[in-house]
Amino acid sequence: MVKLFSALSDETRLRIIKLLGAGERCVCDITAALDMSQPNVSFHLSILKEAGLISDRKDGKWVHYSLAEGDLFSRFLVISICEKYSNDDDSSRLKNSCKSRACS
Amino acid sequence: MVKLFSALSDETRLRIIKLLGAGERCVCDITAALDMSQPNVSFHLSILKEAGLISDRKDGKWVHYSLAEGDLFSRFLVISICEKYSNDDDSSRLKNSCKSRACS
DNA sequence: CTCTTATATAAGTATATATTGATATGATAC
DNA sequence: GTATCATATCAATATATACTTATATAAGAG
Repeated sequence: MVKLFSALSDETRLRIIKLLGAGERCVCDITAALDMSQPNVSFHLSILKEAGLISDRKDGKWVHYSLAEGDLFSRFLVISICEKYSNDDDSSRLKNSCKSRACS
Repeated sequence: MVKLFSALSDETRLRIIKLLGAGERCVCDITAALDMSQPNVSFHLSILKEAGLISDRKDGKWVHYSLAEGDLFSRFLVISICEKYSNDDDSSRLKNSCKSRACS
């Protein structure tokens, strides 16, 4: 339970959950949307994955992350975050990234 | 939202919420139940209070803390914690403390 | 095979957080 | 008044966390 709340107690990770709420994304798109260094994004993704909140799928060079099917409580938290949290800058950066890449 | 999850991402603070789930408690009883230093307990109480999860009431020498009336989301979290989390050692220490004091 | 792209990991650093011990405040008892 | 008890705050320290730079791995493209 501490691990779950710890995973959610960081703005970057809430932004990632919000992004994934709109559907599966590869690391490069998440990195572009967050406008952060790739190792840092990988670091936050690993924490969310470790907490059981997201899952990954390998596809060639790319790794696609999406919201995980967790227990009722975790899913309620994720849904609440997607509903309450918003970051327009992230989504506009994401759109530009998706247009210029082959990963999706 | 980050502040809320941060407040919940610590075992000591989950223990405090669980204790307060059974009713209002003064700092000395919480300190006894947690078996921790009093300044440390005050520190954690201040974080929970700042996050809007608990509220306090002065009564002479004593300060009594209890779960706050928050928004729906906060209350859901607190209820879930009280339901999922348990620490038998805390409650037995609490009982002994309450027997030997005048604060409640 | 070499080059590039996507991602993860490791080492180092900076900042944040938890904890303790000492002290201050404020209320009650004597 | 002084002494005592309950709580909060401060200073110092230890540990955890976020972030960066550099590097490793692994998959395609040429």
